[in-house]
Amino acid sequence: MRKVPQQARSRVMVERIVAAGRTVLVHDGYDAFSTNRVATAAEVSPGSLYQYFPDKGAILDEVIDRWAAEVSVRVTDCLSAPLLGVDVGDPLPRVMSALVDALEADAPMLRVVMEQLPAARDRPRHLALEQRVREIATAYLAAIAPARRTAMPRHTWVLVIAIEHVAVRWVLDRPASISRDDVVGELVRLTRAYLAELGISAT
Amino acid sequence: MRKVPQQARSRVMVERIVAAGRTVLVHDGYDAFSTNRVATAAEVSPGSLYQYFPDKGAILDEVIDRWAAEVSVRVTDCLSAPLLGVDVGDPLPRVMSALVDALEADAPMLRVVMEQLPAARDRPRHLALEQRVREIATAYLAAIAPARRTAMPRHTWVLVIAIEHVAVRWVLDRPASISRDDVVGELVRLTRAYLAELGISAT
DNA sequence: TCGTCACGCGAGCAATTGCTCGCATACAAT
DNA sequence: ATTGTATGCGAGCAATTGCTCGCGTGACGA
Repeated sequence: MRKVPQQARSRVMVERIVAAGRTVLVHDGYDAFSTNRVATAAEVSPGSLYQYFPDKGAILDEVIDRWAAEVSVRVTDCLSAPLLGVDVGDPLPRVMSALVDALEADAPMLRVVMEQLPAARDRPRHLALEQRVREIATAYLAAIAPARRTAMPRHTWVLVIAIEHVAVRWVLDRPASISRDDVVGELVRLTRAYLAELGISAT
Repeated sequence: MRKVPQQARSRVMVERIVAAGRTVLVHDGYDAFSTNRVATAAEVSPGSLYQYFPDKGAILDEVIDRWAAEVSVRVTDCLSAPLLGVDVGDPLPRVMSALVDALEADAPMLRVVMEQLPAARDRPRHLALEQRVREIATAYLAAIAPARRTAMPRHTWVLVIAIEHVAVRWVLDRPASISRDDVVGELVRLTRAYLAELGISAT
């Protein structure tokens, strides 16, 4: 940010810009995400745009950050609930269902992020999220099976990546022969099977 | 292709262009992959470039097609060997190892393809490759466990995607705590566990 | 040897891009 | 009311892009 919005009207303009950015990104794709295009969609002049954002990338970052935050809270919240002792029945299906939900919430946005943005751009963000998820998962599993603690990071690394990508690809590809319940079931199955092989009986 | 190379010199020029394209792509990244840049690297004029390629994308396609073919044959060959009755001991570790090998063979290229190219560009190609792998896997598993045949496509879909992405991410991220043997072992473990859960004991 | 056509060149066009700058306006404090 | 400042505007610059066109040149069949 180049300047901090001080008056009310400037703050709403920043909001308009971010909102327009998301709209342009989702409806017209990454290639159409030009400064002039976003400015037009926001009904704002290109010059105004650069009073609060240092460059084009900053606008894009803001748009994606907000979306990533939406997804992030849905997943990590649900993931950390059982850790805190909150009993919600079988946690595994709930977590997997929440994951699919979070990704489905704005599927077009997910599609743009996964298929049009150069992945390198959001790599740090993405890795950070995975890291957090992994830490929670590791803590959870370590609580269940303290004995197996040493190699746990390796196992959660494999598991988190596998689960994440299967879920993402299901949302994006929507294979006709696999229903939502199916994929949640398979995610649970895959996790249970892998953990069982490790001698951990996940509840 | 806009024109078919007839004389020898024109054929070598096409080769020079494709080779230069791959070099530029790997060394300077996708953003630097401009027609003029490729032409310079190939020591060829921009005009010559357009005598054999309709547009920039066609050059990129050719470069990626060749790399994809390299990876493809390594994986599918190894995958179909046990199907043909060739006995090579335990096939699962061999396949996983071959997969990692294929991806490692030109890791920088893999990185560019996965992190810089807009994924949508190669989506059809990628899906087609996955489809072929899945068909082979389905055939193999159906041969082992004919009873479970009906839901098999769903299971191979999950398995292929999970395995593929774990392997890719390992090559790209190189987690310090996970050796090559480790990841191959985990891939085998994940597969075996999942199949066991399905009542299939993979050899 | 010669004529011809495939070949290759490279200056440069047209379009688009991210971004800036000088100027008009609206607001808030005095 | 007036002044100082934060805000907003939009024409337009500089750079880059993908791509073309007109013209030499050298290879190959006759």
